[in-house]
Amino acid sequence: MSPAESMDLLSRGCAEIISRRELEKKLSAGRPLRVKLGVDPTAPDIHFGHTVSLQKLRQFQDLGHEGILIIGDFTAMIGDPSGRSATRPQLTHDEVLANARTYQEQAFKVLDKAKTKVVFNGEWFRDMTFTDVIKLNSRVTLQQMLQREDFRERLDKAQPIRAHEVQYPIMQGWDSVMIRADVELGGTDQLFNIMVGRDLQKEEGQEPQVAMMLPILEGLDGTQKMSKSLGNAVGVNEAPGAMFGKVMSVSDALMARWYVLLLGREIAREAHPMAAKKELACALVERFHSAGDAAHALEEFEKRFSGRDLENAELPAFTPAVPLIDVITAAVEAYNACFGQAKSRSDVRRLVTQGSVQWRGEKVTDPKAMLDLSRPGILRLDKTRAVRVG
RNA sequence: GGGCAGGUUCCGGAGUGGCCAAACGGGGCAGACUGUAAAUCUGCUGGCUUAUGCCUUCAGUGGUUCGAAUCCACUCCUGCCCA
Repeated sequence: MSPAESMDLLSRGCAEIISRRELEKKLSAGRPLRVKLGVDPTAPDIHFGHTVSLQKLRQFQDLGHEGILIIGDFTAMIGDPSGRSATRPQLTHDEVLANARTYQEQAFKVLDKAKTKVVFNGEWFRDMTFTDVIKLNSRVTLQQMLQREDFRERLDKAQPIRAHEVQYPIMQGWDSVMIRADVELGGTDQLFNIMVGRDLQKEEGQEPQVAMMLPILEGLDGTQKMSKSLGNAVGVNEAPGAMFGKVMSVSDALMARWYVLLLGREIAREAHPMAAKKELACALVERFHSAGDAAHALEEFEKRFSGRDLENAELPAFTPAVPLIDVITAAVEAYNACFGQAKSRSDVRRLVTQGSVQWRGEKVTDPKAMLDLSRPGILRLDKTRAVRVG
């Protein structure tokens, strides 16, 4: 592939590249570029949002470049302040390392393992002395660090900014120096951090990295950035059925975004939104599981939701402790046993009185109703959860 | 170190002695309607064997009071200004 063609492919889907000229120059040098992507294992799972940049890194790999996946075991302990209105809770190094393990595993669902170098940034931060830290800090000014929007906002709102948070961009920037990155990938909210990397590289006499910013993927709610802590994420490790269902529940507007950011293409103009959404869901389940899983998930979905046929759908089996119990106890046990959810009885009572719970196809709205669970049947709990008894 | 303003349920934020499990908004959940979409409408949103009932909660501890989120004392935490 010619440099111009590579350029065309690689810049597709990017929100911003700083700068295109530099990237063209690097590409035409003909050597494999060192492409950096940093991830902070603050949670054990990777979600769709992460895959946008992972996918871009994969493109680089497919063109013969080297992917350097930085596991921010040290930076994760600080927590990236980007887009944050509050200090993140601090994780211990052990927690971070545990997360890092599953992170890598999941990242390789997208990346080419053979062309990926995994580096922990603790490798260089761990051994730094306080003198080194001071020296590093003296290269930037507080004003520069505070310029960034998230900090300024907190300043305006009189919310605390802890001194260690200011270290974050400096550390991320130093990562770029240590691995001599040619390109750094990240979401648009990473602009500031990535630019600090360029500055530090220049000071160290390195050719500055190209910053490639990818759009931020909105989560299930359709407005906020996908993030596990906001509860609007779809994890790459989720079961095919759950993944499929979550994708189906997004709004049409969000579906269009996901098409572009996750599949890299537009929705077919003539497609019915429902059909388009099923296609999206299939494509994603196939990517993170398999074509067979995707077909199966689609079939189950149609059976269960379009056909409203709970009878023949795949449901977790539930064996009650006692065959004859009241609805509330039954539902609480089912939530707990089949979905690992500890619902309070009050919570379940609400579901019952509001008409969400059904036994053998009948709504049970009386919280005192007794169910004879010695008979086989389906106990529906809420919109997406139901269990099979007997 | 000094002065001032604050710390309320998931979030924002009202409440300044009983009518407070605590207004209102957001978010979330459920029902109706649907395409498990959006929009809309309705309801719910601390816990408990649902109870004009009890229990836990308004930063913490201790007090005053028949009664405290509300008053007092001390402590912890945050911001702003001054040094």
